[in-house]
Amino acid sequence: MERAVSTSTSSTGTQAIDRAALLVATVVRADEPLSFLDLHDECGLPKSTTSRLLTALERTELLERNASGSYVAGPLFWLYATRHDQWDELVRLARPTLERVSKDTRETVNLSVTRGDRVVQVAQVDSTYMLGTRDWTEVDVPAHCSALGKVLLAYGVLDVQQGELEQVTPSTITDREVLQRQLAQVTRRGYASTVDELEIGLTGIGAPVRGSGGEVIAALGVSGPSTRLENRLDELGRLLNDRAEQLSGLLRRRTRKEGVA
Amino acid sequence: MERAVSTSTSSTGTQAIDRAALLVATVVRADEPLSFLDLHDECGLPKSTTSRLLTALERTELLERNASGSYVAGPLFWLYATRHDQWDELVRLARPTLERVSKDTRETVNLSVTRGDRVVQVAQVDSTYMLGTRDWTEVDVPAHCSALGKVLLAYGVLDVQQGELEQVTPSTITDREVLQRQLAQVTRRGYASTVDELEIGLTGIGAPVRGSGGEVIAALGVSGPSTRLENRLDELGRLLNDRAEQLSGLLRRRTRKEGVA
DNA sequence: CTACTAGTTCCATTATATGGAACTGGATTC
DNA sequence: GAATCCAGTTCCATATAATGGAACTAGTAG
Repeated sequence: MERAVSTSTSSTGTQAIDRAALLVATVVRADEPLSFLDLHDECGLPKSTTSRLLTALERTELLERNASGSYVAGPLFWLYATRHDQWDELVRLARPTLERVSKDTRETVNLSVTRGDRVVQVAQVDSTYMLGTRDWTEVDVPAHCSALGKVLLAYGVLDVQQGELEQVTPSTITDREVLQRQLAQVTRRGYASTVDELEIGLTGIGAPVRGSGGEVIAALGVSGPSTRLENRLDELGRLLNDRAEQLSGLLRRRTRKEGVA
Repeated sequence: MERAVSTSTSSTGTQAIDRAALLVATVVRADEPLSFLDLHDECGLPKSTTSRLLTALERTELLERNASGSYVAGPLFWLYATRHDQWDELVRLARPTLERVSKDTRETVNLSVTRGDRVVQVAQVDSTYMLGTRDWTEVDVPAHCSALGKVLLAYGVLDVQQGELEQVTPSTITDREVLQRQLAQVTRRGYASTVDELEIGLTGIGAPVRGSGGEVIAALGVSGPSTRLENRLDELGRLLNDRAEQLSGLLRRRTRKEGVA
């Protein structure tokens, strides 16, 4: 009986596992409870097989059924999640994106999040190299004059600090009014920039990365000499926004089923 | 050919999946890279089978190999982790423990963590009922007079607040010196208590819960009328420490292999 | 060069997964 | 309260797909 084709780069002796893994991946990626039928449709396996596999996956704690009988990721996934810092995982998932941006722009790329009321860089591609361990470079750069900081401020992940805004260079914005107007613009355009505001000759551009619920959780950006970047702000801003959007898509719970609109 | 016995409550038509799941579970639970041979030994499957299954699991993103070729949890696990809040997962994993303590003691049981410099309750079993959603009861109780707060202070998860220590009841400790000595005792005994310090007639007892690296991440405790609890402090302290220890074990990366000491 | 150790590939064998069809059990309708 | 439908499970004959011993390969040490 000639089956359509083997799925992907066919392998031998693992049909059952490939199918089971397909079910697990579907559930995890969907990130919303999927009913038996959802899975049956989505994965295109015969009912009996689907049933058998799901039962086995539930027994082995890879999947679990919620109160209404739909399937969700099982205890093994929880266990993993509690043991691993979610920023760590963000970094792992973001890595390809960072490298892509690095390749696109040839500039220093980084990803920042807030920790308390500080902006910390959690990953960086610098020519080639990437900060790895938990001991992150806690760059203590004032948020109001860095591009990534502005992104986080603009989307309300961080609040503008109390008191005086430090005048780091002659270009630094110290007027709260002006800053607020600029932040509003950031949300409109979808990217932030700083030219010479943090350091003379240094330009940075950043865009927001959104998490599961659509809330901004991080900022993706590039920085480099103003000479190379200052007249490409918009181009790079769009690029970053694009890439950040893609990354967000990866993090976002797939809102509905993918089949029908 | 009579095989020893079927594993567990044998099921039909899923040998391959059961075995594959066993491999995945072993890797995830170990939470340290396991080599091919580790898995071969640990799971007791023939080499060829192990190899075949591992290859399939890697292909399907359930597992992944690190630089040195050892197996670790794959992209699907990362994805799950970034999408889910680790406190959420802590609550899920802790639920059975909480319920057990509830059954043991018949008192209100809760689990607290720090968020910023506040102590927040993330789960509670109260007679029967459990807070579920993300909108946690942010009990804003001063740390220095609650048992869970003391645990978090004692283990340095939280710092004793600046300024005056509020005198909530006549029994509240307001002398930093005295508090420090008591906190030292907490780490020695493995549990903390407050009798009438937060509210007259209210006693609480708490013990530390440790995370992946062995660091304290939460506190597990019970509270109830002093009349019922004040002369069982040590007994309950031990009980809680015990249960908290068990929960910690669940969260802790299994430090070495389990086989040989 | 020889002897290991770690892991992959082969391939004959058959145990094992498969899937169509029959079945169950709970809603929903008439 | 029977009849109908839908979601999901169980059955079972079939042959496909997983199995595992042994041969093989690659890398390392002695």
